[in-house]
Amino acid sequence: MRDRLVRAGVELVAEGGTVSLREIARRAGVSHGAPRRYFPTHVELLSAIAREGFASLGSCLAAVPAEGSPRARLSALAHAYVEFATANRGMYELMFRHDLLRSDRLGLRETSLPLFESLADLLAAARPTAAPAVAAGAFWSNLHGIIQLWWWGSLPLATGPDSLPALIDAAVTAHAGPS
Amino acid sequence: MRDRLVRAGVELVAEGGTVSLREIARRAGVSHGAPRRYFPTHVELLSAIAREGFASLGSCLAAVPAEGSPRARLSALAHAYVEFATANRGMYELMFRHDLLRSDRLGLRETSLPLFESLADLLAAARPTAAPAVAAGAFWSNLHGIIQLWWWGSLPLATGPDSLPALIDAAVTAHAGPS
DNA sequence: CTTGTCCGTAGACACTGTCTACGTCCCGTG
DNA sequence: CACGGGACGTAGACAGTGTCTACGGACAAG
Repeated sequence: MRDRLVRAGVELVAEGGTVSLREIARRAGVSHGAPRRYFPTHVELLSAIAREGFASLGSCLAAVPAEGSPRARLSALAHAYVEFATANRGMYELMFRHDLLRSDRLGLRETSLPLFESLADLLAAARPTAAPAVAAGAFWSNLHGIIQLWWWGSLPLATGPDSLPALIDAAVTAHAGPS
Repeated sequence: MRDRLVRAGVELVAEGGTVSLREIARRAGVSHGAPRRYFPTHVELLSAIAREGFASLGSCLAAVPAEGSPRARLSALAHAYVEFATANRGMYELMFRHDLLRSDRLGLRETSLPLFESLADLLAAARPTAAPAVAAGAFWSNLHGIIQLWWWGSLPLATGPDSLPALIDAAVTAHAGPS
């Protein structure tokens, strides 16, 4: 039943529909009060849905081949990250809506933090720095910001409608050095 | 009356309260149907409120002294930008909630795009590049992403609770070169 | 004085998340 | 086998939301 609700939610998110508690319940074919038995609040159900998203993102990034120079691997990771976001827009937007989620129900320690550390290692290998964690945070933030502002609409307006890859490359070059 | 509603909304946003249509109307001391006469929908009222935020951000950035090297000016701008965001968190969050706003009612052409172009000029002066607009977009995205992920909570967890200035400096160094 | 237009009020509607009372089924115990 | 109890899903209520519509009252023009 938990799974049924989460799956219905993931479907709704993927379709871009409303992810209200009642809509999820309808999709799952149960009454509007049923989810409460398993998720005491809407936030907890949404968090469980977003958790699927983080797991999915993690496997997407894990599927990137670990070949080539650190710089090349960083570039491939960055493009894979943005590709996941654009291919799963609703889910990505949900995943970072901290006002709708409980961060302690997302399982970040299991999925995100390991990725973050490998990112820091890769960055340190590409361009030695005093604080690899800070460098990794800044790099990740750059990708995240590009995605958000791109969707927001002002970035394509200012840099051209087809400049998303160029923006990613600019971020990679800025943080990992020229190719 | 328009102004009264917008001011009430700005107050509510600043206080972190709910910015529902009816709450704004209550704050303004009118009935819940009154705003409809001036803002046909909730989105339009929120857009007018966010417009104030963009104007405020614009004057904050315009107040940054135009002295020193391009690199130094970029750093000062970046810190001022993040300072505005942290000092006006509710407003900043609203300003980039594209699902709650109508971007054509925000007056971006008057406030943001000029700033964006001066950013591009500064960046081109600090570090020659083939596409200044792309570089400016990537840099702005970096600041935006740092703010969002910082608030989201995983960034301070990964890089330390006091590393916000270090993250900004890392972004500036990445995009504008070492000092 | 009458007419008409603006403007704010107030109620309705559908929807939301949360809470609670109520059946219904199933499983372990006497 | 009968029975009590707990787990589970339903259904209704409540306060809140955004939107829509009918209404009343002020105020200026003819």
